[in-house]
Amino acid sequence: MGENPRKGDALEGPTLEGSNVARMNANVSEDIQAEQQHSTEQDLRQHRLDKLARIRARGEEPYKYLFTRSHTIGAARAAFEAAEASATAEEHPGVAAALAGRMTAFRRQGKSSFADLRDESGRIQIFFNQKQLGEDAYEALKDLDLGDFLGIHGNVRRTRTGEITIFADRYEILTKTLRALPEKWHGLKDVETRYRQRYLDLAANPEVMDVFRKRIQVVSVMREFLTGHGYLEVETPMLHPIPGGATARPFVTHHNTYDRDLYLRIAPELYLKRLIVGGFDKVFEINRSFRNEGVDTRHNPEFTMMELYEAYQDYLGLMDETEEMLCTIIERVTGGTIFEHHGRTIDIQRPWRRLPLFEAIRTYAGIDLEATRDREEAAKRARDAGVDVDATMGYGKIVDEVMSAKVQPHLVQPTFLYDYPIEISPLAKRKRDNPQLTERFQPFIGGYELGNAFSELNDPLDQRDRFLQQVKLREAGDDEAQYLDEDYITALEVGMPPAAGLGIGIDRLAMLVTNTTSIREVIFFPQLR
RNA sequence: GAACGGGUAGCUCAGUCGGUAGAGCAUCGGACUUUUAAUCCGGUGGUCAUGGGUUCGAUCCCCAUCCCGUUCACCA
Repeated sequence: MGENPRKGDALEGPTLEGSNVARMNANVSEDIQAEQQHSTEQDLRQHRLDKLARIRARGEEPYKYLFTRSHTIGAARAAFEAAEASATAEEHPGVAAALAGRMTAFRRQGKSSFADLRDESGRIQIFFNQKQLGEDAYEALKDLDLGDFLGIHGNVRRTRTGEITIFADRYEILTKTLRALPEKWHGLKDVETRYRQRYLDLAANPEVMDVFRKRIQVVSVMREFLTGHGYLEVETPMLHPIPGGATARPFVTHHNTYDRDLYLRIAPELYLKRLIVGGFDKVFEINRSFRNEGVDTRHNPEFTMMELYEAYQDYLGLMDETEEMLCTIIERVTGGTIFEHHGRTIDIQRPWRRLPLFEAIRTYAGIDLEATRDREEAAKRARDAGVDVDATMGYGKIVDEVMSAKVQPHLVQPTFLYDYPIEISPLAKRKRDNPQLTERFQPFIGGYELGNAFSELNDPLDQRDRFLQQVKLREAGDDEAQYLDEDYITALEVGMPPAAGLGIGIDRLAMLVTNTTSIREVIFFPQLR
């Protein structure tokens, strides 16, 4: 943790104020009067501890075990509106309700008070009145603090100003809170606190909750889509003896009993294809992969990927399915076929543009990398196009680099690039009429690379050659090159039917539909230092 | 890993051309029986990220460190 005490650490000291000793102290309210009026963070907390003790001193449990709600807040509002709609002008309908939530505002008005109550479904105003509650209960409102969880029994009606409000007959404290929520008007802005203490972010910033709801919906619509199309959801290992399925550096961990190193998976690909070998026709998995690489607005060390494999399918058929699936998800989550991202309007109307990779490079980079397979010539052309090329890059890497730098930023409207060079696609099948290319595509939206797909290489001999190519790269110092996985080749020798596979980056898709530009905004607890 | 920007009250932010800091909200006390960023009156609250240095004096200048952000590198 280093020398720097993080925000919030200041209050970690031992506190016995909540102990039985303090609970028994019935004179705490006098102590409060006598106490100096401070408001450091410690003192703010002490005030709440004193209130807690007072609540206990009068025999009330400040951490209740159960509260039976009649409605969520949203449901109570809906129920009231329904009653109102069917009532005549003279009637003043009310809906009896028991609601629970966090108190997020309190406006004392002498012998009446207003508060705001929030639960997951929304916000409602509470009206407290001395006459209705009785003097003692009304007085005890002083022991409430912003952030406390309350249960309210009362009637939902409109106030004179027209606001739907629960008129409290009685209330109970469900959870006494010891720390304040961030400020009500500006919310919590400090990004470090927002990410490290996401609970504060969620509690203080309703729009953050909306972002995560959309992310959750992306996953559930995707799951629904795939299940509805006959895919079976499976789970394969996250601890891999040999990292495989992607070009990336893995995290290493260690198993004690076996006394061997294992790797957190960089992709589920090779295991999922083993299932196709075993006889499953359509499988998918939605889960985390881990890559031990840089962190930026598009990369978190652990990220969520969906991978699917379909037997007897090729990449062109899968391109159609991908388009359909992504349209379904985006339309359901954003509510239409047109949405905004990063100040740009994106239209997902089908059919999407489909562009061979090399044609895209000719169009956007103004160079032809297809006509030459020569590494030096390709490097020269890339430099002519203004792309940095270093000595370690092979031909495939140069193509990839030019694509990322010159093509990808233009792919704002949904686009499939397809037919990638064989050098950077060691698990993809060769294009049927051009052995230098593979049957591979990637969907791009909003300039984001959303996924990767191909006709799966199922020729075990070719696969071994491709792995050996990777091993050569590894021996030459490329620590992202793939490992040779003997068992995987054995599986292919047992025989994998023709198949196509797809991987989709869930986090990036979530960024798109939530109009956010940092991956950390769509991951509850992003990795920080 | 590099460059640039940032770290001031519980939260959101001002500010100090070097003389140990302010506001709003929150909080505490008071007034108020229909408010909703309630209002009004009166208070409390700060190792100005951390450690050194320069200086009569540092929150401010210098150096180092930590953390965050952006861009780049690497990658999905």
